[in-house]
Amino acid sequence: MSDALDTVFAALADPTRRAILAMLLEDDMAVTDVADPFDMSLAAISKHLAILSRAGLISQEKRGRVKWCKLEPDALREASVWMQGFGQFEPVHLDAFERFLAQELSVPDTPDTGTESGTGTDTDPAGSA
Amino acid sequence: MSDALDTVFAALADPTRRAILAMLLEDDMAVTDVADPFDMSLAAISKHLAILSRAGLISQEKRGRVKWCKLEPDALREASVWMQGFGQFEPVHLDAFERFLAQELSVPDTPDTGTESGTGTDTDPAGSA
DNA sequence: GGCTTATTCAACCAAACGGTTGACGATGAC
DNA sequence: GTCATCGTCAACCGTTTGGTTGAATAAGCC
Repeated sequence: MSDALDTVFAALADPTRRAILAMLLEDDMAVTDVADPFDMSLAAISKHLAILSRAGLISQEKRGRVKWCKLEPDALREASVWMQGFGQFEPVHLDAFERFLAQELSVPDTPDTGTESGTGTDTDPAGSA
Repeated sequence: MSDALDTVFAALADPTRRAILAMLLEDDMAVTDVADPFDMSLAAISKHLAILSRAGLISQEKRGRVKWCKLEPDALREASVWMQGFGQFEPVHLDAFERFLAQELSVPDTPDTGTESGTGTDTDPAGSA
């Protein structure tokens, strides 16, 4: 998994892990307490937490015998920024010919939402290929 | 995969699929043209497109012999909304004791509507599990 | 009809995932 | 020291994933 987005999205793709993140949204928690509401072994939760930690979504700090888990929303924000590159533009409902026509007829600036429509190209959100 | 977020995040967890989405951001494309820049068989790209389609991130319309792929940003927006539930709050830098103090000092019932304090609990973003 | 192109299907493969169980090192309590 | 608790590690298991190849379906071209 070369890209950081790989690990973040992969971590988010599991409902157990999303539920864990939701729990940590309220409070920092010990591993055992995280595992408590789940019908699953402690080892499984420990693995889920390791995946979340590797993705940077949480951090874990061992204080005494207890390991505390804390939400780290920065990694999530990074992924959110990537996604908003797709969300913040006028959806393309045109096929190739209609797009060609629109380009020919309309003014290039057309500020429908203030931003240029459909030019997310320069940001290249995917990065790797 | 019960939750829709599962399929969306799982689809986004692959760099090839993210690159495909970035390509479709510029233009609707045929399957063969999507596959062209990748060092991968056409069947593999077809599978990736099926995954993206199943997640609702793209739609595919067969016109004649060619199947056109179109970006569908709505599914992405849904996931983005979920993520922003974690991003849009003051990050929790407090340990248990500090949190205890904050809870003791602040009003217990603070309805936290629209403001900080990170209670995404009412929305229950994780859904299952 | 027959060739070519576009796309998927089916079978297969290695690797990763998500879970279990049991053993184990650390740490705190008595 | 002894015991219980916290959490991870290691081995295992079944399923899923991401890729391959080759055959098959579908549509346009000549």
